[in-house]
Amino acid sequence: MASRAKATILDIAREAGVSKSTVSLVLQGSGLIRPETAVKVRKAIEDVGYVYNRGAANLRKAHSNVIGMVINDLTNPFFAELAVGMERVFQAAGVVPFIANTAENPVRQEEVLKSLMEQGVAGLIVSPARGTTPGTFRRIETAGVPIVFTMRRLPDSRIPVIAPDNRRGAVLAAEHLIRKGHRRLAFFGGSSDLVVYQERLGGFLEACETLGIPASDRLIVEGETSRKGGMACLETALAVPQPPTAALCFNDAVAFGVMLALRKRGLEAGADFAVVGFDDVAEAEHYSPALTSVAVDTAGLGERAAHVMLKMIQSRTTRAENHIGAVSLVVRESSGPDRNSQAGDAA
Amino acid sequence: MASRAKATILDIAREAGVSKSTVSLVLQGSGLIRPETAVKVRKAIEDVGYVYNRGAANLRKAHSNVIGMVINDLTNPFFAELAVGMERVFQAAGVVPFIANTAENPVRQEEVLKSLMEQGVAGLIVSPARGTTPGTFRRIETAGVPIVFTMRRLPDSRIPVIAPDNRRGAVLAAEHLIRKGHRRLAFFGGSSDLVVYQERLGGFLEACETLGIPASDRLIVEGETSRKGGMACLETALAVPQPPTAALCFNDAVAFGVMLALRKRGLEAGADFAVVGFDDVAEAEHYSPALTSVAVDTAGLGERAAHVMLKMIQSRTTRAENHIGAVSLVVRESSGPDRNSQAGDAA
DNA sequence: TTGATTTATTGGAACGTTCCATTTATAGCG
DNA sequence: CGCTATAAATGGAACGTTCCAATAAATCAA
Repeated sequence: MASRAKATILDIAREAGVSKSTVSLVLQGSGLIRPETAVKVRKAIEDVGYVYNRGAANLRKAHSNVIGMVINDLTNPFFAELAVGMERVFQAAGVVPFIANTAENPVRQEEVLKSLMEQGVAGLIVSPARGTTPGTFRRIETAGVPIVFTMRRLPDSRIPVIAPDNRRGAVLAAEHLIRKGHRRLAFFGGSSDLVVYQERLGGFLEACETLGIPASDRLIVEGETSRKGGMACLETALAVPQPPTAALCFNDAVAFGVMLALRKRGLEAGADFAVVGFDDVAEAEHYSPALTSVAVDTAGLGERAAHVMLKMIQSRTTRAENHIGAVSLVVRESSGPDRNSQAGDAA
Repeated sequence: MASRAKATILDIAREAGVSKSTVSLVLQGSGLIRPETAVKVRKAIEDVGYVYNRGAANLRKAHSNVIGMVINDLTNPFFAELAVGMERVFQAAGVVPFIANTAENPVRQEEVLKSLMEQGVAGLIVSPARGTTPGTFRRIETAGVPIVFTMRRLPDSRIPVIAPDNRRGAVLAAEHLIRKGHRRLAFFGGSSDLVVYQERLGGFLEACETLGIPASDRLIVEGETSRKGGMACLETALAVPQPPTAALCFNDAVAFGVMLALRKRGLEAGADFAVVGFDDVAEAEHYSPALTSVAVDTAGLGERAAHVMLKMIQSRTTRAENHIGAVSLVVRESSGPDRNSQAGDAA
């Protein structure tokens, strides 16, 4: 069934009665060839079932149109939303992004990057896995392939980053909770080896500081950034002597976990314990009660990252400005006032 | 900054004082070279920051190790789970799968497939977009590139399919609802241009037939296969004169939508209206109430698809057997007995 | 010692494309 | 008609690898 010996540009040339150079020009849409010739060639291409060999082409022009997107957790819907934003931009530019998952595993990440580089990608958009070693991207940089980080950054790297204003988002969220009358606050999920974590936690602490929540009334529980992690955080928090009445969660997945754990205990998020998430994934507004969350304009960040990448490729540079996206707090049902306080500004 | 003129095998040869052939052999891990030579070469590779050019290599050996995974909806967590299963297998085989999203758009799908083919993929795992034209995969087949379909199939295609036993799953689910005492049943979501839909609906109707639910007591509401679609389905269903008391949903996303719409109306899934989903995504057990769903062993199907693909590549064939995965019904809280009936077998 | 065998290494052709420098055909002009 | 200018098409070298056939070096048998 499968036709033997895949057709090349030469087969087409023979079929169409022209030279291989002519076929090449047609393939590139050059205006130099006579329209009738082009038609003849295109017909031949169709007839022989020709598949363009980009590897061979790249040998000469070193200018592939594939962009690799390396993400640390495909199962987090957040990244799907990010990818959708990027794809919108890339599609318009005639570029196909290939997505590869590292599953938060630095070893896998090395393999994936190696493979992508071998394919001759034009650029890389990366959300680095936890525990990525500093040297990982050095070779790629020196090879002159543009990289942009999204969402996560590496401690001391010069690689441009597209990310939301994590600190500001956390400040907004914490202020909101405090204004609702909460006086014992928790920060749930994440771990300190992530720069993002430090930023979000930093914003949380800053707001506590500013609005006079003493350190003794703050509870920080590290944990997996997943539903499961969130459930565990809540259990831990409710076990302490003076448990918090509200929590800012590292991301929405953690927040969902907290809400589920609350429900399991017969408590309701919002009424009995205030929960705020981070990222504002699509599910947030559909959950019940709907989740208050820090909206980071995920798809917008994706678009931005794609644009920056395109620009870098075009100007063949490996440098670009960082971009910190604006954030906003979307207040929904999960963050009600502290029931034991009369200070809630929502009445 | 970026080092000029990327290093080739010849640069390494010069650096190490051997021939390019020797370098090539080292790269391929041939046992023919003296260990000390190999060490010397590997050091040179490290020193010059060499990146293997797979395109050039494929020119000779036409044997790439990349596999394309083309999926129709990256935002459906189901596909992430499927991908995770595949990755497990591919990782062990030293293969890197590249994922590309078609967003249910046949035109985008053509672009994505073209790009993947040009990269010289060794095989393609595809969940075809809705409205895929029959000819789409013909060229790829004749090019001798193995394809397997997952989850979805095309009406008259010879391409092997890895999918769950949709009909059986729907039968199990419908029987469950009928045994719970429900007598007016609905099937929510999906549309008839999908083979999967026909199978799932077919199973539903078969069970109704067998257990004596007359056609007049069955309600079929087509709709988007998303949360939004599910919410719409419920609204439609509750508006008819004799509304159903239970629904089998095309997939879990639809089921979640139905549950959210119920809650908005002050009704509770399980107690007031029975809901059964399909796919049993991870969220199903975390929702509240937990969703009864047809478990299809998503990751297992992914693994199976990856294995079949590997086998096809190895035996250079473009044919393989279909594989229909076993399914089971996972009963949780969302499918309580009909409250107006005393026939429920659970009480 | 000589020839045969084994072990390591190597040069060169080939893979399918692009692109430059040419060639060939067509048109324009005096 | 010859000359140049323009348009269209072409041959060949180059890209970075693999692999075959060939060589060189080391070992062995007689």
